[in-house]
Amino acid sequence: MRKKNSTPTMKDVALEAGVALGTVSKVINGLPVGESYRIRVEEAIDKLNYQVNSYAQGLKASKTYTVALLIPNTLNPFFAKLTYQINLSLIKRKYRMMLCTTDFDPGAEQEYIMMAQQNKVDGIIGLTYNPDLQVGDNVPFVSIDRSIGSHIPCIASDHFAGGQMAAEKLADLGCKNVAFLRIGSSLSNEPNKRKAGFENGCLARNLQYHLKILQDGDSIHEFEIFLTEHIHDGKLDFDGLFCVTDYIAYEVMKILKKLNIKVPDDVQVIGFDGIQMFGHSDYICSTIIQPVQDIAEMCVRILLQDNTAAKPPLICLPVSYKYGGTTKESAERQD
Amino acid sequence: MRKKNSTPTMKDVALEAGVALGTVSKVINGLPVGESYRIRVEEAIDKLNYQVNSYAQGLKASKTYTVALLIPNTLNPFFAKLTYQINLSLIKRKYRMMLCTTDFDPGAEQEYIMMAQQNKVDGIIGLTYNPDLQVGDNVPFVSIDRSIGSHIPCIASDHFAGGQMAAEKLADLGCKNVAFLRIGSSLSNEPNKRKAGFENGCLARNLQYHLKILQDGDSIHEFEIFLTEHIHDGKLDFDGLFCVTDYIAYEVMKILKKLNIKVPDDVQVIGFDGIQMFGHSDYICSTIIQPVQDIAEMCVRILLQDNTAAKPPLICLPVSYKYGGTTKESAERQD
DNA sequence: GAAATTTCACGAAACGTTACGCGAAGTAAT
DNA sequence: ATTACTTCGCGTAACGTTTCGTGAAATTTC
Repeated sequence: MRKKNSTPTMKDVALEAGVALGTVSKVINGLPVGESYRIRVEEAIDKLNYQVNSYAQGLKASKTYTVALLIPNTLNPFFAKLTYQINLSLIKRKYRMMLCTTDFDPGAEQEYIMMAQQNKVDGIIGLTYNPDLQVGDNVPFVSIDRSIGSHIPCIASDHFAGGQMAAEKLADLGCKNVAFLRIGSSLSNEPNKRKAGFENGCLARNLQYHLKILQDGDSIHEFEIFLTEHIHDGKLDFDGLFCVTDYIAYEVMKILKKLNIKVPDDVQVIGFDGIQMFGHSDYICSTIIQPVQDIAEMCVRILLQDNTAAKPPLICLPVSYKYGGTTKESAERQD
Repeated sequence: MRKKNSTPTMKDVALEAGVALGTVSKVINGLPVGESYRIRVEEAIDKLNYQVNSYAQGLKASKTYTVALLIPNTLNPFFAKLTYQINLSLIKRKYRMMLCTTDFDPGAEQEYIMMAQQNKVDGIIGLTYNPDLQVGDNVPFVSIDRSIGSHIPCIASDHFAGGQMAAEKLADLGCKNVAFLRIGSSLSNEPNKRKAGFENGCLARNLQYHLKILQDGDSIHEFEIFLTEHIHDGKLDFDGLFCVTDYIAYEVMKILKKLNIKVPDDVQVIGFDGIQMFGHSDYICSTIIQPVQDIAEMCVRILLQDNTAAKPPLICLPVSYKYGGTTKESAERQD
């Protein structure tokens, strides 16, 4: 019989079953215990509808089975997918996720890290943009797409290879004069390597290329100006465009439509990320797909692995190309 | 001087500052304490870089400042936006969010609820589909889009009004013969009221209408068959379509394109939800927008409000219409 | 100036769990 | 039959907080 009408504790269970506290604990944690005791305890648990208090557990074990995810938002489909996959990978390991959306705000990123450390999460996964981010070493941290100090592992797609792959694809598809459209970033991170990869690919394939990189504060409209400047006699100078993200590709294709330039007939377009409509329907454009599921799984694995093991400073995961209607594949190659 | 090299506790701070444990606690919680003590304690906290252990706090207070969100996934843009907004509303109140993606699996939904209750979260917000969901009364619960028992508040858009609004809009836009395209659901929930609202609106405006409702297991392809059956002499019988979601509208428009039927010239299309590309760019179609931010805020407010206050069983929030390129608004009405 | 009153830091108890040393019961060996 | 050994449940201590009763010091009152 319980004294209070609050939630039952192990003590109540022990009383109900007529056993000691420690015995109840053992039953709950699957430790060896006499069969008759086990049954009595299990019956008492059922009867009282007992549930362990994980905060008491956390206090004892200083382990919380919670990981914080720092990410700008969940509105951008790429971030949404990453969030989803990381959550799945954590759940698979019986971990919980604390979602922290930062809206690209460096201050918010720092605050969340402080908060996460304070809340004694077992680890933090962060896709962050704060160049001066201070990360303590009391909580394991894994960074996505950006290296932060030598002791913090960074997981990313092979952005360089992706850029190169885009250039080679455009070359394969018969392009002679291409352009790379990108929004600039003063931050040094892995996705920035797409540019170098693309240039490398263009040089290797003797592909003539232009770069158009928007500066901080420039609007998408700058692309329209750039493209308009490269139209002569109603014809675009370029026969291929590599857009740094599928989002940029989407915006650029709106501009091209306005300028009456046909995709893929007049110009072929390749994006980056592998965004799908509604998360599972069509691709926005032909694109370099990031292995989001692999990235998520790798983040979680590295984060939770035995932390005596050496953690690699940078892990690049292979990207792949996917036809999405904005390139001129011959029918048999559209996989 | 700290004995261990582990994280410092209040005891360490008390020792360092030369005060009692309770005094440190008071300083941390902003309770009145002598000025000289406060300063000594604060200095000690800084020196040791002390951070409170929220699990010990949670154990004492049986309050965790954590809310669990049950939602199918974060890939669907509507769910993604809801997740994002709920997270923001929680953060505003210094609450943390535990994201639980259920993938529409009734079993997973139930498991997460058990887990959430076990983890002693302060509340649960759930967008669920399990008709037999068992929700205990030890943890406050707010349901989105579906009524679950009388003691559980339900927050939803005014789906009925939305359906009606769609019918009226189509009538205003000059439609005479319209159709409602929907994926069926055996579950009784608020979004299902879109149909009744639409029918109501059609009757009120003397609008002839057809219903095409896919059954569980039917593929989207059924819509193609339906639409094809209603084409005579290359012309669609309908001049307006109301699709139950923007996603369906998107799929239907692909079919219409295939069937060489022009939107909005041959047929006007209205969707539901207010999905935007990349979370902030264009709308997919003309649509009835759900007030996601208001829904999120209301969920959090109702969930966390003083639970002695009576909680309303159902709160419907107003929807709005937005032009999205798939209807024939006259220029001055495109707001 | 002594007694009554207020102030406020002190420190122990409690929250619900896990870990560990102890001792009682049962088994095996001589 | 007695001793030695094993087994296993018992119950206490500890995790890091918050709360609250206690008593010493400071202040006020007559």
